[in-house]
Amino acid sequence: MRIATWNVNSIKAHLEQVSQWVKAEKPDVLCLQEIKCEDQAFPAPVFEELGYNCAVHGQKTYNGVAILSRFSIENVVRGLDGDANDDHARFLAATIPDGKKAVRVACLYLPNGNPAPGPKFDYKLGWMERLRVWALKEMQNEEPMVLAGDFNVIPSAIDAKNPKAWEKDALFLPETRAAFDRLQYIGLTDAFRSLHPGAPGHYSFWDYQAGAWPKNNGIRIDHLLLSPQAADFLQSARIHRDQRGNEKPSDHVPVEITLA
DNA sequence: ATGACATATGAGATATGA
Repeated sequence: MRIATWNVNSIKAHLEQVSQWVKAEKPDVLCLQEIKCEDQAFPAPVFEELGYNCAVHGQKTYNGVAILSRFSIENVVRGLDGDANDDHARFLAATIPDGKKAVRVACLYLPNGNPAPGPKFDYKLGWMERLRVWALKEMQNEEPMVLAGDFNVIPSAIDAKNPKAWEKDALFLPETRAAFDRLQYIGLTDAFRSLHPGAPGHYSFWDYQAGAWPKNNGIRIDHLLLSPQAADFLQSARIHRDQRGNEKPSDHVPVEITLA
């Protein structure tokens, strides 16, 4: 099963690029973040035409996540438990059976958290702990599980071209990285990093500003974290950096893994 | 230092992003 994640920075604004990529790459599952539209405005027919089922947890203007799948989408969960006041559409989970195995897939758009310190940073850290609690509970099933999405976390210095520039940023602060570590300590594996240990220069986001892309001034913040049962199937991980060079691109590119 | 750039809303300027 090939599973990809992509923060598309508005599905309406980048529908042509996303649909072209799906047509070319044909992932089995694609997790989308920042669709920035409500459920009924999601262009599901475009993807259904390409052979996909769609589950959408949308929101007007901000956030919004969706899962596309060539297989059926079952046991859908919309939103993350643990905070009744949280009305951001940032979390969507579903079980995807491919005929041989079933993979629990969580599509997530973790809060940015800037400026830090402040209420937005507190929200980010709280959200990360809620995600840890959710994932820990799911781990008890001892089944393949993938947490895929825009984590808004730079795990280590090698995941940024200029780590110094991010030292006071919510994406790279010690508290953020510690929360990401705690999430991994329940037994999750960073798919890309596990296959490319110590390799610098692999990024999934480049800012639109200040010529970040031509300077390759990027960061790796889009991740797929695997339960042990999913990690056992891990064959490859790939960042589709070429997508950032398209005309009018998203500022993120797809990250894809193969489980076989 | 602030803004640079991009998107949505809504029709100008502001909020958000990372």
